[in-house]
Amino acid sequence: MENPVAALLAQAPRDDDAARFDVANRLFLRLYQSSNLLHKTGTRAVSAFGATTQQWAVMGALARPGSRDTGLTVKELIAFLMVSRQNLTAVIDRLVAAGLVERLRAGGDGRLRHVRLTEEGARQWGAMGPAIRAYYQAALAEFSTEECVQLFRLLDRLRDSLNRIAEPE
Amino acid sequence: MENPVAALLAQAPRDDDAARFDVANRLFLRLYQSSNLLHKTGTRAVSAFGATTQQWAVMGALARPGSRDTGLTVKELIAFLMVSRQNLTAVIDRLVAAGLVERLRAGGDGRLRHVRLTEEGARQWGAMGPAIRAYYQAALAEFSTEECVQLFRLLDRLRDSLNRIAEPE
DNA sequence: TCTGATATGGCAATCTATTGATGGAAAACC
DNA sequence: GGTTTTCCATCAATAGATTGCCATATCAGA
Repeated sequence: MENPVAALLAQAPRDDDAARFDVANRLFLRLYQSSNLLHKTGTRAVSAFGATTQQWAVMGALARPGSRDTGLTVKELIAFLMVSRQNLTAVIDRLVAAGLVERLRAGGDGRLRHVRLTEEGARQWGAMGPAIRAYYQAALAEFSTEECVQLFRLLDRLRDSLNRIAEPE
Repeated sequence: MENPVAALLAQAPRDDDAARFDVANRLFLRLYQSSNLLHKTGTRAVSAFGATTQQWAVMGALARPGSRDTGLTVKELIAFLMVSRQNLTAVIDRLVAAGLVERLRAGGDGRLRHVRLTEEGARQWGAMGPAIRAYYQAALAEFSTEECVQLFRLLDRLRDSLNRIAEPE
């Protein structure tokens, strides 16, 4: 290295790469840890209802105003939750077995199956509300609303980015 | 409601609660989606080595300068990855079966088992490096280094918060 | 009508993750 | 020495998640 200026110019991007790698490493470890803790603590929060975080997610999707009456197709649920069909089928099976959800072959396209909350499912979803609210409050107690929005936006972009990588199927 | 000012004062915090609940809902859904996509795309990225994201995480922990020689105890690995002992045991078993990791009962406290990379494990970890770098680069291509740090810090706090909820064991 | 694409279900294999219970070995404490 | 605690392993059960493959019903277009 005879030219110190050239060395600096060459080193600057390398340092940035090293820094980015280090940050990425930590970032994905935190994502891994947070996700595991989410399932652990979240499932505990609704364990009194015999539910899990995944079932909670499915029921939450089906309970939304636009989905309450007609339900959602399996394909729509897959797009919403971003899980595999085989996985979702098993979750739905358990919810059906518990009487919280029903499969309907409604109208138009005969290939589609609509998944909808049952009466019992809607009742239980309502009963789970306070537990879910309390969980959110405890989990985000140290975050301002603005910070929550910030984290949401960053995770939203990360999800899109990862989804783009996954897309080829 | 006879006093419009009182109505406003009463409504403001309720609106904030509703907003926070909505943001929390979206936030945790993104966390759930991102985590699933992380495992899906990450495992694909190192599938040529027959590895998974979890095995990658364990090997990464063991490959760090401070751990390379003496390894880490199971307890230390549990604290680092924040998973259950029973789960970690199974992951380590698979790594041992693949010859990438070894269990040692070294020195001092006879109860402790040190988990360490084997020669083959260190070799493979080195070989996985470029694939991991490429994965990080693709996953975070649209994030500035500053944004990566921001996301890391928020996830770090979220992890701590969730861990505090989980702590009672 | 034939053909292909789509939506779902079923089955199998593998891995991850939790909880719960049991047990052994070693350390620490009284 | 005896009791308690800690660290680790193991077995079992349940749930979540992926991949891959096959089957069926339906739709859409040539």
